[in-house]
Amino acid sequence: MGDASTELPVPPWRKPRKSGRSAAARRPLTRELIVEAALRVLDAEGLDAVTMRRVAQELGTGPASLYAHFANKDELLEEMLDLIAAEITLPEPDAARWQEQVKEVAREIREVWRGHRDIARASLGTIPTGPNQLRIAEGQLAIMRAGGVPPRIAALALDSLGLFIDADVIEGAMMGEKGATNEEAHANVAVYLDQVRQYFTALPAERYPNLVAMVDELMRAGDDERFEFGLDLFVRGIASHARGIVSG
Amino acid sequence: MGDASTELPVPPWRKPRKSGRSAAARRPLTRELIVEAALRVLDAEGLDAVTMRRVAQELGTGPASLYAHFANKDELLEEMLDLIAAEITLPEPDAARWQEQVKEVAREIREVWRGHRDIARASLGTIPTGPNQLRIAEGQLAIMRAGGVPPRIAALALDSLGLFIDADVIEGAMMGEKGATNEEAHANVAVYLDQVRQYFTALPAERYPNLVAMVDELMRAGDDERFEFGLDLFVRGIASHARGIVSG
DNA sequence: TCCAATGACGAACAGTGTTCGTTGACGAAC
DNA sequence: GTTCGTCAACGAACACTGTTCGTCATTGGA
Repeated sequence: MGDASTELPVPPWRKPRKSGRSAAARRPLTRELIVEAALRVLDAEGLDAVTMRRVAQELGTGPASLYAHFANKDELLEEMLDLIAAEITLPEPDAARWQEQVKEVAREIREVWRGHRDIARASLGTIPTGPNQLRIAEGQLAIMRAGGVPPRIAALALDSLGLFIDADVIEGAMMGEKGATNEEAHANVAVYLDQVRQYFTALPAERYPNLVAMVDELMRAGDDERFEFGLDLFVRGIASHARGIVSG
Repeated sequence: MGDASTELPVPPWRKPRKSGRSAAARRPLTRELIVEAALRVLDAEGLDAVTMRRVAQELGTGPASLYAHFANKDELLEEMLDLIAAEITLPEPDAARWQEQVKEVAREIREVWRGHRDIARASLGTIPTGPNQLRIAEGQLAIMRAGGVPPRIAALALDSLGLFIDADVIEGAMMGEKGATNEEAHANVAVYLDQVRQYFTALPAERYPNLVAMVDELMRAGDDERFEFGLDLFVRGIASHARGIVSG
């Protein structure tokens, strides 16, 4: 007689793998693959759709599989953010053009951020640690230092400017957060802003005279104009500090 | 014989109310009571702890009860935000002191926001609609208009300044988001910042020369100093626009 | 006195991040 | 060439989320 166990029938309650897929090694699932899948979900459906389950689904697996490569969702978000930051290009510091260069970089960051829905929500309030985020911070500092901005001012400006960019992109993304596609989002912005305009116009003028009188100006929010306005304020302020004109 | 149904035994599977509390009308549960309970949870445990279940628990009931008074959680958050905004006091516009007044209001908003954990997260990117938020916006506009700031500039400044304040408070709150109590939060900020400092110090200096050289300056983030710096930039920028000195 | 209306609420649904224990395939050792 | 240890992949589950549904008791009005 051979090995008895090989001749026994398989107990019926011992079910086979549900959708076997011919096993694990067929799909070697790396950090890179996961981040790319997450980015695909982000671009197509927005940050709220980037769930562990949705990303896993994109890879044809379950959420538990991702935890072999990332400690938690935050770690995945960090890596997504850094991969996106890789798209940002920096100019070679030119001392003569430093003010314009600070603006250029700010606009570049804003555009890249805006190209990936509401990813800025994952950036606000975090200290940059990824290689690409560090590269950008370094580049911004280099530009300002080349322009003669004192270290302390440059550090403060870097921080404040980052805050401002993130907040601007988040606000812009929030307006059209409903709707899976980008087209739907844009359409919803228009509808929503029109409702807000109506609401503000209907406000009691004796109680909110300035708000009512300035409805048109206030409704320009989300435009590029506000960003350029704030950006200009920052750069001119930094410049005045650079020249040693410090108030207070 | 009387009504038959009164004489029948109660079927055992018909369980009595779990914690009867002598029925509904004993606790008349208003919008105000709910918002106050939510605020208590916010202050004690942070915005993430403000769930419908947690707020309901605070009132000794279940989450479904809240939906008789609020359409959804966002509506509750809006009302929380406006109640908090009620704490903000505004100065009487004084044309001669408008620049200092703009700063005063900004500091006041910041302090009130910071007094309620990470409530600023619920403010960023939303258009103010509640009476108290409108009151503050109106007050800020009144101050700037009294100071001779043109309508368009005032509108842009209102928007950008709000963005900046919210972002600053959010960043400040994020550092210490772990830990239920405020003390724990503060302790964690120190630990976290120290880790970050170590990380930055260990960075390759040939690749990130400015970052490494400026670790000390960069680590001042979260301080009042950065806020005052950005605030000063804004106000001086607004002032220059008010005087008709417009660049670009 | 009865009845309609309404607020309170238990239970449930579909979704979330995360953990646990099992399984199966691979590379290294014998 | 076979065995074996390691570790990624994964099914299932846990505790949680916002929200909905249907039912119940209480109350104000007729």
